[in-house]
Amino acid sequence: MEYNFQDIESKWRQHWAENKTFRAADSSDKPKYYGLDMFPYPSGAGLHVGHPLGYIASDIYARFKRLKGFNVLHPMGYDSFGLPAEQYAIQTGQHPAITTEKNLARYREQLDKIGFSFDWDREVQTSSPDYYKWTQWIFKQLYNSWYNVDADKADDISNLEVVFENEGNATVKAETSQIDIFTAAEWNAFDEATQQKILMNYRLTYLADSMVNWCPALGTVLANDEIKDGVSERGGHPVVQKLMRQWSMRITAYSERLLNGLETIDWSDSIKEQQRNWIGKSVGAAVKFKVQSPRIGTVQDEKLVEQAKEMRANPTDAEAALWTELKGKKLGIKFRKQHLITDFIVDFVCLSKKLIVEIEKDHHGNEESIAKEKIQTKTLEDLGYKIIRLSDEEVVAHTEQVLKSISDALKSLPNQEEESNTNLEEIIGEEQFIEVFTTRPDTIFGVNFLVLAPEHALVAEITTDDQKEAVAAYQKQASLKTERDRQADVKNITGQFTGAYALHPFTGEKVQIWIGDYVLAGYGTGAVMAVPAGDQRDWDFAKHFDIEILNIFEGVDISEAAYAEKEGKMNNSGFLDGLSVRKAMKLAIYEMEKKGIGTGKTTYRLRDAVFSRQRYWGEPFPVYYKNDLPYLIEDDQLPVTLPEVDAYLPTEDGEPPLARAEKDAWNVFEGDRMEYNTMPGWAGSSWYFLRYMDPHNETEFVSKEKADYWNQVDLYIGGSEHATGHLLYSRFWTKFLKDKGFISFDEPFKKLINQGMILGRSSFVYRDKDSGKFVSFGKRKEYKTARLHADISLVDNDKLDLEGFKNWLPEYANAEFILEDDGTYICGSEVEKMSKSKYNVQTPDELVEKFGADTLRCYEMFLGPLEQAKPWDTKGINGVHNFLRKFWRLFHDAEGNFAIEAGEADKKALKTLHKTIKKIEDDLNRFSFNTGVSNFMIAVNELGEQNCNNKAILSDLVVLISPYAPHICEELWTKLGNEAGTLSYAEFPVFNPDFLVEANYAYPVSFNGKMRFKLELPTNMPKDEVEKAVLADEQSQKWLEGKAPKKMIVVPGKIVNVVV
RNA sequence: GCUCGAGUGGUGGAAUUGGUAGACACGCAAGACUUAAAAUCUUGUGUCCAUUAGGACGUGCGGGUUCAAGUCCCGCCUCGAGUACCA
Repeated sequence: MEYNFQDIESKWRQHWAENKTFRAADSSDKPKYYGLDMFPYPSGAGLHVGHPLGYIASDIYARFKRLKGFNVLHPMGYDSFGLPAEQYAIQTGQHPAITTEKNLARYREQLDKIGFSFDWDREVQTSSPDYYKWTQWIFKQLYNSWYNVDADKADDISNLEVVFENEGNATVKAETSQIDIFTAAEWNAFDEATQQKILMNYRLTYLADSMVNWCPALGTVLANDEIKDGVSERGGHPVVQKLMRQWSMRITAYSERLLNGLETIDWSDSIKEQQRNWIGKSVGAAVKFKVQSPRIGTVQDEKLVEQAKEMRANPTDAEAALWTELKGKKLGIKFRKQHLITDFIVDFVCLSKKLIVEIEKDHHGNEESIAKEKIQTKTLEDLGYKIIRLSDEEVVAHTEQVLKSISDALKSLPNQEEESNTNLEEIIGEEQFIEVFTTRPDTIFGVNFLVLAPEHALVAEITTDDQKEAVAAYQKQASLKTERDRQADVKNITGQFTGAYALHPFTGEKVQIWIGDYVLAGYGTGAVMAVPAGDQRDWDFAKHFDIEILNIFEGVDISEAAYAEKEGKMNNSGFLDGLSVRKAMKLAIYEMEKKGIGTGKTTYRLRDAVFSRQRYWGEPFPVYYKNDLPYLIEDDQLPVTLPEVDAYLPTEDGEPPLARAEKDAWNVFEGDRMEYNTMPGWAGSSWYFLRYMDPHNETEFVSKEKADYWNQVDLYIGGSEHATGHLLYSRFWTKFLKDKGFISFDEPFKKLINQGMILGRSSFVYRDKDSGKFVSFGKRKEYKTARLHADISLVDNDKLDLEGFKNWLPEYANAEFILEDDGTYICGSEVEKMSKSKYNVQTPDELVEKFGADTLRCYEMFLGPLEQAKPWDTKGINGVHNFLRKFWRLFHDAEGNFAIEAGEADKKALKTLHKTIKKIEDDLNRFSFNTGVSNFMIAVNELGEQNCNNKAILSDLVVLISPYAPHICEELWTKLGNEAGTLSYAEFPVFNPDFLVEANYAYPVSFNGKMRFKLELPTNMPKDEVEKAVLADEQSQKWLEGKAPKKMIVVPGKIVNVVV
């Protein structure tokens, strides 16, 4: 009987499905093993040969683990919400649920053909309400939690409310965007809206304004991906940066834990490194630069202004106490502090009543001060001001009385017109600071300018009149670029001076304030301090705009480039002079903290993740709004299902598609309206690995018991494109669910392997531009040709099927060809991404049909290392198919009859078998699937040469090969007399090293590192005797050329090297 | 730009800890079988020199460490992936 793979494969697929061979038990005496593939998104194009690559590898490993006696959980399901189905819906009007269902069916059909050992009873789909009910539930958990920094974990928001009621927020250490401090009394007095607004700043998922790429013409937000050259990829409409109120996830609260957790998991260094960089921890300092108003020049005496600001910044206790009572019109009228009137700074003044309140300084009998005070009093009274003088003690001890006397004085005074020219408030404005973060606080003295993001809130306020136009123009230009373009473009240095200056916190020198689009509003504080001496980008910027560059490094030349090394000594740096970088950093931070202008700080590049999408085909939020405040839907009402809409497009006023839903279309409707946004693609995929453990649980997302049993995913296989998205978000959710006590582990995936992409091999034909004839590859240079893709199904070994080509597309029906001399048409080829438009998509179906699933499985593995990207080419598939046929023939005689012999196996066969057992097991343990196939080939070739048909040997070989080629092995297994279906749980053969022992070893003998000849010597010969034997051999004489060897290296059992 | 990864025959790749470079397979060539073709089997196949024997060179490029480098170090080049709303 010939190897009839079609019959064999369909028979065993049916057997496995009917007997639920791969059902995982939720409890077992065996050790557990959880092997998972990354969630596929079922696109309309179906599977191409790249998709199953990882699934085959994980399936081989899962089957191997079953043979090794593990209880294996190996599930599959679909990440079935997503943009492509929605795009398709927009184009065709068909409901995305329908296309998704179709795509799922096609995926399943394709997957079924490849013989995976999935437990299909556990299938999950993110777009199924049974599933997203729990995605919504987890969202609610996040909403009802805050990050307690003291406990270093998430905690119930209700606990936080208790603290607020009793202590206010001053003592709370939390990951929060709340800045203002309030007391318990204040909290309790706030109305609900205010309280909710404050709580929002603590919640782990919260509403906030985030910058998005807004396309007004499409009425939608676009991914950076969807924007090409500043316009939308679809339609070419302009795109602008816009703030939008959206849900965010406070993933930043977990920055440090996400970073540290990497140490505990077995992932590739590259992917860990990518996550580390994504989280981007940097240690440095936050520094505040005071902004000098551009209008400051209008005041005669700059010193006075500075003095006023200084006094304002460092008030005495009495001043502070009194200001608390006067500010914000508490007496019903506006007071100003540290105000300049003519040449005098007064402590407090009410301009509309011309009342001045001065707090007496202790003169200690200083004559000059007393004289000054007298002049001041007289001058001010001449201008029509009334002055109240108070002592420190009076203000502190008898605040009430003081206030009463001020209040009385106010009542007695008439209203006056304010004299604007004396208004210091207007001149210096509110105290403005620009906060920057720097990893190099040691270079603080080298700050020659500051650069703000064009969107920075302060830009509008500080820009001088004569720069307004230029700044606005620059802002407009910047708003048209995507973040990525802004970061990527380093060749074009752009920026715009605002006309404003900041004051250097140590030297007081004026520092120009620029805006530049390489500074991003969303990163850090949206402002950087530029140190051209120490940073190349700043250096380039300074050179380009001709800004001064101060060299702050001792003995370093910075005329040609910045000096970014962290070595050397500081110079021109005040108190840092002569210090090393390390010491200067410490001292700089110390001095900043002492002066109150900065603090040592650790920041993370990681940003909170935007969790809203203005799309239809995603999870609805369990949220409604009442008076514009968000509220959660009760658990017993979940899930909030997707309502029907009349179109999958935004509304005319730019609201998301869900805004189209009628009230009745919602299964749950509360408040004024439901949330219109939906959740992003990563919502459902962040926790799905937990649902597989307990997929039909209706009361919990997963039972604690089952989560404890199955625990972490032991092996997770998928593409590296998920490095910083899915893999980071699911780590975040896992840590959160652990914090809340729902699961007992805080890393989801113990071991991760990234499969490389399978690239397509495109075929090309060459059309002569003059005649329109198609020129064969070898002759294309003789003509002026255009290269066109040809469908790879029409090409075999680069030879084009001419008739097929003519029938392929109507425009080629009358194609004429210029052939090679041998009469064939040869196509050109190139390796590219597999895509429909390149006509290079290879589906697994046709290969399964032609060669069988076992061949496909082995061939995909045989292509090369799992992790590496590789081009797809079916050239070698014949060889792999041949191997399976040879394997089959080992069990059959020349007439095709099943013919094996029981009895003792001979030594050679045992050696082949055990060599193979060892290699296969070693290979599987290091996930080297490709070398596994090679080793099977070697084994089958050797046994074939030996004419081995020994039952014991072949039985072990069947078990060995079965993870790779399960169908053929099941067939042979039953032919060997075993019960059908028992192969999957058979015992993996045990390696016995005794069969590999050899008496002799052929030593490669090298002279000066070059291998010259081999010499067979006993394996157990001692080193010195090997030396003698080598030197005594006549072949050595030629290479020694009569000289004595300088040195000899003998590695027993490996190599001999003679140094001449 | 930044971050990460990869470059080995005509092709996919092997070489696991620094120890025989090119296993295994494809392709190609020659031969056997055949009227012929296909299929199958046998042999050869890194490049260059040489009739042979044999020799020189050889793992993207340039240096280095070592008895010994595809493997380690330094500096480049090329290609691929990610870069926060594709999943």
